[in-house]
Amino acid sequence: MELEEGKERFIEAWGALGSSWGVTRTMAQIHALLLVSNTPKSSDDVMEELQISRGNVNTNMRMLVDWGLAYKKLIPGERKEFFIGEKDMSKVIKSIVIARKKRELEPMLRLLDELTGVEGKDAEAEDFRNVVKDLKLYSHKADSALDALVKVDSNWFFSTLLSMIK
Amino acid sequence: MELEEGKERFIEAWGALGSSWGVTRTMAQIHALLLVSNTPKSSDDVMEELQISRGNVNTNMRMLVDWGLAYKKLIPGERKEFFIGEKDMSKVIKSIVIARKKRELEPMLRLLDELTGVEGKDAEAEDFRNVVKDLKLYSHKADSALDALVKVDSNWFFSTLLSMIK
DNA sequence: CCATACTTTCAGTAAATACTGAAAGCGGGG
DNA sequence: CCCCGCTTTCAGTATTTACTGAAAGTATGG
Repeated sequence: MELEEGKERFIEAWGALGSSWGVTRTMAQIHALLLVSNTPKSSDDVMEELQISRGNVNTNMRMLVDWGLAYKKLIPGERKEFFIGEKDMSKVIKSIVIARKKRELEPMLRLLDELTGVEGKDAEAEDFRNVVKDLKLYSHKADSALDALVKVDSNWFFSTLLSMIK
Repeated sequence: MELEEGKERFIEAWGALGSSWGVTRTMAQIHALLLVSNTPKSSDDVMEELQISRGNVNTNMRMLVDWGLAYKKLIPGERKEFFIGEKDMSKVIKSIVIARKKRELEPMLRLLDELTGVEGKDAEAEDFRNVVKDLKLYSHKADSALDALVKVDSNWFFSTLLSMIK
């Protein structure tokens, strides 16, 4: 396969994958483009290569920087801003985990805490409290596990995990 | 908090959470409704309680059954089909993991395998192959870890994981 | 302190996604 | 073997979500 074709296919696939990870298609495609580029890219470069509008590039680029998936790179003598992608996959994974945890798991935990206090002594209320309690247990475990995941070196994490389970 | 209010809030929140887990809002809401009900529900029950159309209930209910998040429950003397929700959270988590893995991770692995073979001897091609290689490594690790997760008892999994990391 | 080169914002619009409801399909009972 | 109660399907429509592009904002150099 030719390099150019490979890059295109990668950008497309990373975009599709991203959209099921809470990263919009375009955001993931920009990230993919940065991943497969060994030189920094300006907004104009990205606009041209992915055929998207300036506003779209700007918004998604800022999101990528927010998430820690890309960095601004100032080039001496240039007034434009340039960007490079985070290529360390363990960092990429960590960034995504952190963002999703904040967005999804934490609000859930807050709700579950409130729901523990539903009133009622009948079987129905009892059942409800049990579902909530169980869910809370798993959510807290998941929360702690994810915290741990982002703290430790991912390489170590996965290999230990595997040897433990096999 | 009253039981009814608790149920409503739970259904709403579970719906919102679901949508960021590849489960549509309605599918997750139906699942939530089944979770907090101690009696089986028919399509008509769900239509009424969630104020959604018959077609919508039918489609999403079948998806829930596909995913292993709900089961058909035949009630003697009734011609309607009734459904109950999977309340074992470890099973719920496993089901979701399996579905997403199939949908997301596996296509990615196939693509990455193809992309390993891009041609070119220059630095650019070399860099590209490295990104792909690295990503492939993590993807395979994640794949194995998820396989392991669905095989073992989740309770054991999480607690061992935690004690290992702490 | 203006001109210029770039970045940001956001109202309007396009695209993707999910839902409705009516019609067709299906199967058991009479 | 056909009626009835229920389930499934799917074209049309609504809703949500993402993108565009032009105008406003900002900073730098002269």
